[in-house]
Amino acid sequence: MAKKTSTYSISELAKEFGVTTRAIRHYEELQLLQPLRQGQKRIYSAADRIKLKLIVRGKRIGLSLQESGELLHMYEPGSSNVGQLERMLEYISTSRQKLAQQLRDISAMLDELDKAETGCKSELESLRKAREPL
Amino acid sequence: MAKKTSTYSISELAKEFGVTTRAIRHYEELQLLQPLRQGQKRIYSAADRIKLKLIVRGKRIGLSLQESGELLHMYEPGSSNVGQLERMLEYISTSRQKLAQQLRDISAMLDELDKAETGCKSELESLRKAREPL
DNA sequence: ATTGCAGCTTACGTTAACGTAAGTTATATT
DNA sequence: AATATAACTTACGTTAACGTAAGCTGCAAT
Repeated sequence: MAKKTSTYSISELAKEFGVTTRAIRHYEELQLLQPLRQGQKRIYSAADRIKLKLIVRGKRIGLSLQESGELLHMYEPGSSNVGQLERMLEYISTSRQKLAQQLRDISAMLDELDKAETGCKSELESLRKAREPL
Repeated sequence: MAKKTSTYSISELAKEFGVTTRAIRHYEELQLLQPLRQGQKRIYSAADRIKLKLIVRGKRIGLSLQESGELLHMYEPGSSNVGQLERMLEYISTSRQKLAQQLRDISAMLDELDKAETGCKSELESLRKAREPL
């Protein structure tokens, strides 16, 4: 069985990831994507689709398009040059630290949401108890 | 012992949280902070400081100032009105869902960083082995 | 032949989150 | 008294990430 050479149109990807075609073209302007062309039309490969997926995921955790772009470099050829590889390891390490900080931040927020919820609920209880005795 | 009525100047807070005084004033313009005044000078209370802390934490996980502002509302009086309390619980619930999604996203990214690192390291190994035999 | 999409390009507009500059005021120090 | 320092106000500037509008293109169905 031949592997389906899956390609996508811009609007297919737009729909799948909940973004506009304009946004996708914008990512291309910023060099985050380089789809092939069939005449004028953009043809997105499976790899392009993955990249877009990483971009929208990045946005959800607050990455700038720049930062996502840098991360995307890790999905390319691999320069096979020692200096570059070492810089990449550095980059990976600092990325991990940032993500670790985000995990702490999110966990702190979740804690506070818990507290707020508890407070909220007990306030509601009070209000209801004050009304019931009627 | 009397509790030290801890207050802060704008530059103290700026330094502590690594932001500019301009940024802090900007948060005030957007109603995220309402420091007292001593003449012209802004005087920040411990509560104000906490709010600022939440704001910068929010920024780290990609919240807009708007969103942080909404979260800050949960640290205020508490309207003690049933409808409002219920809307707040709703808000808390959806916030939690967003954070949960972020946790998934971050974990996915960490996985990919692991993979990238492994690949990177093995590439480096190859390069070194190819050089050693000299 | 025309109508209707889907996609394309070019280009100006918009919002958020401050940056930056200029000039003013209050307090503390020399 | 003069100067430095920290804070203030007003206001225009800047960057990122698209939105939106206008007009062109190729193909498909009527």
